[in-house]
Amino acid sequence: MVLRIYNTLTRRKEDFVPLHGNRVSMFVCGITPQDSAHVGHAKTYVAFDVVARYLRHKGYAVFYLQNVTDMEDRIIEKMEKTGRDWKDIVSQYWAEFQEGMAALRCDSVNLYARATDYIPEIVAQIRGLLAKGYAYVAPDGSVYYDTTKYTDWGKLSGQKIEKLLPGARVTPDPNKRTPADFALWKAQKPGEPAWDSPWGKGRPGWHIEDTAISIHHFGPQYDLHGSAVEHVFPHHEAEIAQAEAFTGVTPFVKVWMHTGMLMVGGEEMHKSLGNFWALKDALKVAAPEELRFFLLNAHYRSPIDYTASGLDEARAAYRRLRDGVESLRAAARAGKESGPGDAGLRKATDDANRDFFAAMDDDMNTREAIAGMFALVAAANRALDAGVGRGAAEHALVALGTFDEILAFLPRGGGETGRLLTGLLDFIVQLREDARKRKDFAVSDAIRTNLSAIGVVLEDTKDGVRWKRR
RNA sequence: GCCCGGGUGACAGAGCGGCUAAUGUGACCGACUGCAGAUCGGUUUCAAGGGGGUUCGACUCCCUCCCCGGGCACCA
Repeated sequence: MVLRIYNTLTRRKEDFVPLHGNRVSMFVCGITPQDSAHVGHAKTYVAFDVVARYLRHKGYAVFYLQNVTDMEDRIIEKMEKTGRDWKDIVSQYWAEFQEGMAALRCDSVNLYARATDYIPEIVAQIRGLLAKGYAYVAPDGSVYYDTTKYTDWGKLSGQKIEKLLPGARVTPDPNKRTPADFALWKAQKPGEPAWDSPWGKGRPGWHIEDTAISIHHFGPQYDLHGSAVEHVFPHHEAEIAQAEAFTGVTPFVKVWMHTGMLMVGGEEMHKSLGNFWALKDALKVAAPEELRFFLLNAHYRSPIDYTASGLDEARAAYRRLRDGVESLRAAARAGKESGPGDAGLRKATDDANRDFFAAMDDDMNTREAIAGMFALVAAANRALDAGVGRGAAEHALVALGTFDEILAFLPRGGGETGRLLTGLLDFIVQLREDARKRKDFAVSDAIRTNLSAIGVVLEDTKDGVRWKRR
């Protein structure tokens, strides 16, 4: 099956063909560690974690590169506000971000590249742009990109320079020749961290680090660039302008992927609106797997509204999947040779294998892929009611395990609860069963109530008792 | 004003030029059950923003209007 991906550059779904054999170079805009990571970051990075995982599943050798903007205006603002050193600020919020990513099982990035580790590359790129006449040095020692020299400006976003002016909400910087020009190098102001350059002390502009880092690692052209849709203009236009002017190679990036925004209660999440959700706080409300499921239960290009009721609904849906998997695991452990439900379960497993991957091949449609998982779980529940053998149960579990290598939100078997715990619970459950047989419901209900209090739920089924974590 | 997205059941949210328009949640009824939960079966009446057009046939393609979200030369 051919993977098709929606390319912002062409506004179409296209067959995905890497530039070099089966190697895929993938770059995603990273964070500026100047404040707590939020749920919007989580949405973007979960989406691209799945993209990387799926490309690897398809057999591609993916190098996933993400930048870290560790020097930028807001970090300086934070310094001035708190009196802390910028490196302190960065290391605090970077650690917090890493914690959140680990909780969400976003572990597919090969290299996190920090802007300040690439000052020589950045300077070299600016020199190149100056030499080719695409940039100019302003009186204060800043360097600006000259957008009037670059004829393809606007090809990603469809913007026309002339039409942007009426809506501009910022007063253009007087150092610029044209309002559309953007800073490649910002001259140092008193008290600001700075690096040496041929134009005096200063620091990189926001857009240049991405192209310096990606060209350094990937060369003048690479396969995939991902980010949230808010960055299409001007950030990605600026990247294209810098890279294509600097290298002369077009297109800089073959496929541009953009994720939809995370909304809160129907509006943009913003500190000033009082609806800001830090990732660490969201993870207190929802389990990481539930949040990951919630974020993947919509197409990556669609916006998602983050609300309490939406999260509750996702939690209920997620538990249906999770419980289905646990039921299959129990059936596989029980070890019956075969059962009347086997044929139905095997058929459903094959269907799910087909549907899941067809959905993923269609522009990474995780929502549709998850629908395939639900279909399998529903069939598994029916089959389990009829009785299922170990082989058919394991067949289904292998499929679900493969799906989860990509989506990564199901509980992992074995290790998580541990064999000791499983044995202990099986033993307690047996004690309760003995009490129930004696019709000693006081004891059996007490066991169930007490287990429930520590987060273990017992369910009596036709084939015996099942326990699961709440 | 300009550039992108989008408008589908009670709610969330997919696909598709023709099939009963997925899937999940919620609600209700039933089965199972010592009780509870989970699960299964059923129900939730004509679910496509308005208007044109193309077509044998449009939710799907085109135009237009309305509404919502994002971006528009700092920054997320």
